[in-house]
Amino acid sequence: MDNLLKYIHSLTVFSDKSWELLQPALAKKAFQKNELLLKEGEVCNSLFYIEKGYCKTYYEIDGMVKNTGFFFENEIATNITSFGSGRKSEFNIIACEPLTAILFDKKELFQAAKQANEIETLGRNCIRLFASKQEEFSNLFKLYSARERLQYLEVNHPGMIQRVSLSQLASFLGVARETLSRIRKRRMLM
Amino acid sequence: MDNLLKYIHSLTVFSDKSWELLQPALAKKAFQKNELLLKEGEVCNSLFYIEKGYCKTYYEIDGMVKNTGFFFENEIATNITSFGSGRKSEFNIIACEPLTAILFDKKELFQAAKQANEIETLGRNCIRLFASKQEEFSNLFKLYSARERLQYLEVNHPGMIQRVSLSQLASFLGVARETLSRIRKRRMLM
DNA sequence: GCTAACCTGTGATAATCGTCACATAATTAC
DNA sequence: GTAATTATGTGACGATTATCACAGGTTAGC
Repeated sequence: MDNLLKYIHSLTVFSDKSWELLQPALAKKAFQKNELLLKEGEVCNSLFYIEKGYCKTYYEIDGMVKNTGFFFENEIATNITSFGSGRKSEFNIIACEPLTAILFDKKELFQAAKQANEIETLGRNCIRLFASKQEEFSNLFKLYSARERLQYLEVNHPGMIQRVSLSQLASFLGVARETLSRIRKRRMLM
Repeated sequence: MDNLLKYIHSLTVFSDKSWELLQPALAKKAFQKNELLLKEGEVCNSLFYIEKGYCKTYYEIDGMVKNTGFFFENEIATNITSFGSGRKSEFNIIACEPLTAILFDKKELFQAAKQANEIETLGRNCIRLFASKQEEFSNLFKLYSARERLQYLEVNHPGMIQRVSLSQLASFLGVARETLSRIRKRRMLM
């Protein structure tokens, strides 16, 4: 839990008492590669703090897998819409490697947040980071071409390029696998 | 302030006392058409609850305006990254019509949130809605073609289609103005 | 080690899109 | 009302991309 505590302290002031109050909401869980953290049609009742490994969010449309996000160590993965509203999730979250996560249970978390304002603040900050990340990647498509989007990842998220295969990255960047391969080749020649 | 209070009650439990404590953080402000709510390079210290009118977020890159978001009545506009981190904003927010907004001042809001957990919870819920919206529009690009993205707006956000001109909508949908005009024409023939 | 599954590269071709140019509304300012 | 500005439609053409097909390389499981 050390990593999580560090993560929390990087976000907000957090007393030992808050940490204690938070404990009932936390549960460590290991996932195998290709094991689902959240399945389409289920309600998302957890925030997944990723301790080790990485996962992705994906839609399955007409039998085709469309990756919409990748989440790595010291990030929180969730379906924020489903988590917040209680509606069913329209997408899946799956482990891309053996993964260790600490789950924040929604009900217990809300319970704890009522007792300690610091926990409520922590929740707000987690969601804020999540929103910032969504905004960042959303804007990529409005501001840049496919080639520039790849370049952006190379500069700003090199870890993603290193760990995610070209095929997986393609739908995330909104292009066909073959196109991404050709873009990468063209970029290397320049 | 009636609209705002309704909005708040739709999000969370909110006592009269919380509403009173929140007052010092609120300020009503009118903007003319084409007046900036937030300017690139400034730090965003407000959440803008939109009472009447609408605004957009846009980047200016190489002299070209790229619209990244539109915000209408009963929504909150802000630069969540700048607001949360205190860093300078990389984009502008501008009124597209005469606009009335209620500004949440960051400093005062945080002060109030320390005194009332309900206000902290409200903040979390506002950000959650914001994150959901970002996620929704971000995924459009990964899941759908340009034509399908237009169709999605027609079905799910008809108000946006009605109020935002084709030229303005184009960069938001990630296509050239001329392309959007042709897509619309093709769709009408079917 | 061997097989099967997955990943990457590449050619051909059709579809889509961006850009430039210009014409015609529609709106705004005075 | 008139002029100026802005918004939209459209043709032409080059650039980019999706799709299908297939080959070779890499990885993982047994």
